[in-house]
Formats: sequence, C-alpha cells, structure tokens
Amino acid sequence: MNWKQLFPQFEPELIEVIEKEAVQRSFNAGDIIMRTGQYIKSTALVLEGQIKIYRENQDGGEFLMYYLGPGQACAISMICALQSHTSEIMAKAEEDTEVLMIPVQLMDDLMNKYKSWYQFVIQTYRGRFDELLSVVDNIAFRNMDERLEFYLKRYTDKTGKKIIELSHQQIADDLNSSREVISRLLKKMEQRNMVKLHRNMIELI
Amino acid sequence: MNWKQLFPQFEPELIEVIEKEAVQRSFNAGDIIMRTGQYIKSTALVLEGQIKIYRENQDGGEFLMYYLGPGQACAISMICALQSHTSEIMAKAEEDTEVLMIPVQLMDDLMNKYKSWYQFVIQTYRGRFDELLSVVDNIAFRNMDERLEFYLKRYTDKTGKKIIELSHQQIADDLNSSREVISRLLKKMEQRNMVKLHRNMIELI
DNA sequence: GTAAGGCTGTGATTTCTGTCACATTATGAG
DNA sequence: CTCATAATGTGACAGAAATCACAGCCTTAC
Repeated sequence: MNWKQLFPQFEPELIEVIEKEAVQRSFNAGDIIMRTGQYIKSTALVLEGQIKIYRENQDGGEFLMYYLGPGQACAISMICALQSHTSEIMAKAEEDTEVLMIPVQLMDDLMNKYKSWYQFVIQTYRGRFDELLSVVDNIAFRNMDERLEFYLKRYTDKTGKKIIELSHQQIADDLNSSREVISRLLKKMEQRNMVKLHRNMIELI
Repeated sequence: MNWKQLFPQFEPELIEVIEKEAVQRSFNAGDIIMRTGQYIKSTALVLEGQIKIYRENQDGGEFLMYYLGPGQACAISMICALQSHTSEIMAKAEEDTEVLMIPVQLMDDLMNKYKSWYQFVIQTYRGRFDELLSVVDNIAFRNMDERLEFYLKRYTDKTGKKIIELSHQQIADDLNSSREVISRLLKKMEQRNMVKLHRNMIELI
C-alpha cells in the first residue's frame, strides 16, 4: 500500500529518509505491540488497522485511553523515544494492523531537519493530550451511563461504522467497570431507542 | 530575582532572547491566570509560587490535574501556542506567583534555533503527560481513600513541607468529592496515625 | 444432534460515595 | 468578651456501581 497518502503533509526529503530507515511491520488482531515497562526502540506510524492504547493496573484491569488509526502515531513513543524512557502504557492491535517503525535514534535528527515532521510531532502531542483531557473529564465528572454513551460514540466516530462489534465484557474492561453494569445500561439505552442489541454487536441509532 | 538559576540548562543566546522579548508578570494568590476557552497569547515560565492547573465542568466543579512550580512551564500553552488554539484548562495562582511570559510568536523560532529550548519543551510535555497518566490511573482504579493519600503525598512532595494548609472543602473540590467524605477519610487516617488534623491544616506523619 | 463454552439478562445484596441535616468547635472582628 | 462566621464532626439516608448467583441462549466443535 502507498503509505505516503496517509501523510500528505510530509516533505519529499522526509519521505525519502523514512523509506530508507523505517521498517514496516504487521500485527495480528490481539497482538500486544508494546507493554508497560518495556523499552521503546521505535516510534510507530499507523498505516492500517487500529491500535488500542490503554493503561493496566496491577489487578489486570485495562483502562482504555484512546485508539490510533491510519495516519496517526503514538505520542508517548515519540516523547519516550527522545529520552529513551520506558513505556507507561500498553498498546494492543485491535484489528490486523500495519505500522511503520522509525528507530528512536532518528527522532532528534528528523525534528531538527524536517519542518513537516516537527509539525507532525507537535500536532500528535496536542491531539493525544486533548484526548487524555476528555478521558479525565469523563471519569472525573460523569456517571457510567454517560461514559458508556461517550465510549460508543467515540468508537463509531473512529471506525465510521454504526455497528460496534464488541461483547459487553470487552466494553466493561475498557471502562474499568463490570459486565453486568454495562449490560443493564445498554438495556436501558435500547429501551430509549438509542441502540439495538445483538450478540457481540451493538447497533447505534 | 535571578531567574536564570531556575533554568540552568538554557544556552546563553536563548537567555538573551528571552530577556529581550519576555515580560515578567506577578499574580496574587487566587488570581486566575488562564481560563477555559481563552486564547493563548503566551507561554508562562514559572519563577516563583505555585500554579494550579485544573479542569472545570459546567457545574463549577474543579478537578485538579497538577501544579506548576518554579522552573516549570505550562505544556498546554506551548502546544496551544504553536497552533494558536484556545485553552482547554484553567490555571490559577495558588500562592503569590511570578511568571515570565513568552509571546506565542516566538515559539517556532525558539524551537528551531535553540536546542536547549527544544529539549525543555519535550521534557515539559513528557512530564505533564506522565502526571496526567497518573491522574487517570488514580481516578480510574482507586477509591477515594487512596486518591486522598496520593493527593496529600503529592502536595507535600511539591512543597517540601509536611504541613498542608488547606481546608477539607478545598481538598474535596480538587478531588471532585464532597467535604464530608474527605473529613471522614481524614479522621480514619488520623486514627491510623497517618496524619494529625488541625484547623485549616493537616500534618503528615 | 448434542455438549461445552461464551454471551447476555436479571434479581439480591453490599460497598462506596454523595447529600442532607444539624451539632460542635475554632477564629477573628468589633 | 461576644457574636458572627468558617471549619469540622457525625448520623441518617439515597443512589450508583460492584459483586454474587444463576438462568437462558446462541455458537461451534465434535
């Protein structure tokens, strides 16, 4: 696939460098791409698929922070990379995913030489920061019903589809809640004609 | 005061530029430095005092995200600045505060010309991002008692003092909880010999 | 077809937190 | 000193959400 279309803002010289230095990798749905505590050796540009960025606690609870789709990059890996820190988050392929791995060592150089890369990094930071802010807003100020609605909306916004292919358990995990609670809330939403429930699938109306 | 000591990593040329272009401003304890929705015209370097960065919801709830002390800068204003966005957060002087305001227009230039500035921005991003992450962790995974302990610990870490001069109400606001809940939890902590309670003051043991 | 296992629905119960109501105590202004 | 006000203590209750228990139901493998 022609990855350049996903990053039209990149200048030709930058594209050349990336083509020369970056490595394309594939992940299957469910693969862990990065785990907490692991050293970060490269920054990933997403070409295809979806990557789920989440936080894990000691009891195995997974808390969704955001998704990365085609044309996006992991802000954390860019920051960590620049100072060779370890990862504070987990990244998992939600679907089969293609990424372009750019070695850490290049970061500084790219930042200095290519305006379009610099802009991209800044923009990525800002985007992720804003997403984190809205996550904080939600858990700080909202009840589970509103958080669930936000979650579903974000999911469909991201994928473009009105169909959400997730079990109640998966949603509960992402929201750090429990399956029963999510089931009940979804039932209420169905009664209010906001969704239609099927097995492993929720239809937004 | 000699602000350069606070930023020893800055190169001489950078210091010169800042001295020429930046404006020093004072805020009194309680002053709002920036509010949600406001345009950002400059980035602030904190010289003295503490600035509280928080998120406000429609009902007036204030949710503390983190503090900025001497030698630190507002990451959000750096990001917003670069794209002339509006602020997503509130900033309030917790104590009497001195800041150095650097006009937005300079940002790009500083980033390109001064390695030490670039490093500083990156480092600031990473620091704030990490703080936000631990905030998310806390509200997502922890109960109020643990969040309170974390809050108190963070406060003393920040100020270096073992004395916390806040009313229960103020703490409740920061944690988006209620005064009674905080009072009760503090009482429990006192019974477990973790703190001593006084009026408008908590002593950590 | 049938058995097993993964989903989903639902009631009962408990825990945590927020809210209301009001008592008590400390502080500072006059 | 005295009173007004702010801060704190505490009981009672309400609501949201977590947990437990279990019953159907849909797939898939065999």
